[in-house]
Amino acid sequence: MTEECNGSVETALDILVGKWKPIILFHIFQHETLRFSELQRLVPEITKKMLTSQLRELEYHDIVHRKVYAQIPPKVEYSITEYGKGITPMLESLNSWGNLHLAHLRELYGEEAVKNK
Amino acid sequence: MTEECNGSVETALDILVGKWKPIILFHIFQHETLRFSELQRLVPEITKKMLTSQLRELEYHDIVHRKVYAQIPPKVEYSITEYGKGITPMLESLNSWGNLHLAHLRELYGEEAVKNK
DNA sequence: CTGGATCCCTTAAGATACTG
DNA sequence: CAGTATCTTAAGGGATCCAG
Repeated sequence: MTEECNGSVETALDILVGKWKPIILFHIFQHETLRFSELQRLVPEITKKMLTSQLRELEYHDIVHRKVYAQIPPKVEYSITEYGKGITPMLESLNSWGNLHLAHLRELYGEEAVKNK
Repeated sequence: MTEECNGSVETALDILVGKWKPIILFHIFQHETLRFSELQRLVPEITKKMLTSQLRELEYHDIVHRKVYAQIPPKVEYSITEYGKGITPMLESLNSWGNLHLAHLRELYGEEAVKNK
């Protein structure tokens, strides 16, 4: 049971780790569909390389759909798959606990300590 | 809102990343309280260094309590704090989605591809 | 027994330049 | 426009030895 339980938790974590995945998902969720360049504008600090690799991983996991328009100049749109929409409860769960925890950390260590962690 | 939402998701991820945290938490949850050496036995592949550092992070986040017995030889027990017990719903959420996702991956790529991922 | 300190290696991530 | 390819840097993690 140890294995099963942790395997699955780690599977879930897998699609969320990678420094940029949460924020990428957030934007795609919010806009329904986004082009590569639009994502770049929304997350300016990310490099093309990272953006590409993170999107590819999300695509592999069937969370994100990649639609390529065969045209010049190229156009590629990313969207959340039907299956991918199923992660919402998990994200909500992480989000709400995260908020609680930020408050808790502030209580424990003060405003400053939390900011520059 | 982008910032708030992702900040909190990443805060939540923070306490779970680190290759060993989920499995460590799992064991402590299961046993209520565990000594350092017991954890080592339960997770044989982990080094002392990693076990120590992961436990310290969990302690910092007030998820795990560290109780030191002032005696020779030393004895230290780790347990989940009251506050720490509040992560259960989040872990459940990750766990159940993780299980779903493992099944989904098997559907997409077959048994083998999933095993040695 | 429960760690700390050190060294080393591997992997994740950033910078930059180039291409169909 | 949407990427690849290559190189460099930073961080995570492992091995080993030492200590109260």
